[in-house]
Amino acid sequence: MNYWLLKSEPSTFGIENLEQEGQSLWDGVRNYQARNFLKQMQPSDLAFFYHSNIDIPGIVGLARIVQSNVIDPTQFNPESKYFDPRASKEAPRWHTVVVKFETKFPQTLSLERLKKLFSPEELMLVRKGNRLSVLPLSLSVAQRLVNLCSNDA
DNA sequence: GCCAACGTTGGC
DNA sequence: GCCAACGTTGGC
Repeated sequence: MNYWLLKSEPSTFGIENLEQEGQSLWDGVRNYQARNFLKQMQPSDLAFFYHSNIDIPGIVGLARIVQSNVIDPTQFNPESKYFDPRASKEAPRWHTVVVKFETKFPQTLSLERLKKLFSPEELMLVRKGNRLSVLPLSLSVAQRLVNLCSNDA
């Protein structure tokens, strides 16, 4: 099993949305590095859900990958803001995953704390200038995160 | 709202 | 293949 971190702006799609919907297609990723990580995901992988562009950015919950290598349909939809005119059904450019709600933590594990607890080497998220919305976590980092989040309860 | 950091585009 | 211009991300 592998561990990941998925960023989302709660004004667009937050952990509450995932909780309500139960599961969701993780659509709209339009960055090749992020897409390549999405492609590596396997069902049963665990993803930490991160809220960005909010008062207190940080990890707010957990999601489970339930389906991987799913073609992102928004690339074909001219009405979508994720429309990609260079994509075709024969040659799709964007693949993603379906995730299901797992847990919402009682409080946010803030970016501020994450910066104190993890080095930039072990956690890409706290690297300066990091903008990647999908990133891998090592087993040891994932375990420490799980402990931190449950101790916070 | 600002702006640093980064990614993408496209002319050459 | 280079790189300037532009667009986007996301913390602050």
